[in-house]
Amino acid sequence: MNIGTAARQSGLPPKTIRYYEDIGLLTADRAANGYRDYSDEDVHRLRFVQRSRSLGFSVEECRQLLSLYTDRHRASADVKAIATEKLAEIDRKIAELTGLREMLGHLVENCHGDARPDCPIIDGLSGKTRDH
Amino acid sequence: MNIGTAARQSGLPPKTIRYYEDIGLLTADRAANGYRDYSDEDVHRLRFVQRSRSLGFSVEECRQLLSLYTDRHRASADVKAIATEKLAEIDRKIAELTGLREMLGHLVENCHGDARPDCPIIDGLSGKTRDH
DNA sequence: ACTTGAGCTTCCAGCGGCTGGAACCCTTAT
DNA sequence: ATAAGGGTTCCAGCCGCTGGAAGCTCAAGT
Repeated sequence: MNIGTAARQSGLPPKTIRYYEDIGLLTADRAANGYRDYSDEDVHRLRFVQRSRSLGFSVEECRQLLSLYTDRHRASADVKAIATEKLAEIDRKIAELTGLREMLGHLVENCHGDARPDCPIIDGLSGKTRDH
Repeated sequence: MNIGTAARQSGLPPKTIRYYEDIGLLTADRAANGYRDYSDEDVHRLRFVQRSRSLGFSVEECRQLLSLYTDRHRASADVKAIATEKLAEIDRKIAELTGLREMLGHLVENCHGDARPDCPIIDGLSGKTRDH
């Protein structure tokens, strides 16, 4: 199948698929006319990458996962190690964002938001107020 | 004061400060020897940007905030609008990450993580299991 | 006076992960 | 015959820095 069909079936734009081939993540066969030719298995792999990316794995991690995916003899512990590390990373990001949210939320709450020029948000950002 | 001192006082690396000047976010005077020369007010602005960036505002948003910061007659509503939009964005990100965390967490929980090759994480990523 | 080292200057290149665009080829339908 | 809608390549740019090279200036030590 052509790249467009593979794109539709995997949920990845054609450009991205070509990019993945460029960086050697996933290669496809070529048809006689020079078009890339994708098998169902190729599409599986593309979708695998699509899911992994959307779960926050980097392309390099996808490369690892993909080789673990293809290797029928790998230990599940290997996979779990990568996923667990990624989980910790997600937790860190959530914590960080939650902190941000709280801080910015306080600033917004305290800003009357009218035509007057005095603004706690600007004051907060400029360090004028010592909050909490 | 020189860029290094301004860097220490603002919490931004010198490289970043030069970059900000490059893109016209913050310009500094020049001393006779060609060195950048920062006033205390410049440092205030740098720190303002540093805080805004660390709160998740993009550089372009910082440019807006900075002009609102400098403009003594702007309405606090203008600032609040930007901050509120950013707050919504942070909330969206948190929600997305929380979703990810949950999904990946399930996968990790169900993976025994030993030497055997069967692995629910890989199965989940490849779409083999229809969960919930 | 000379040297050393730190800090400053500029400019150019690269990171990750695409994405847009130009210029061209191939296929299919009208 | 031709037009539309694929496909192909390659080059450039996005954001927000960051590293490195090559060359200046300055302060301190000998």
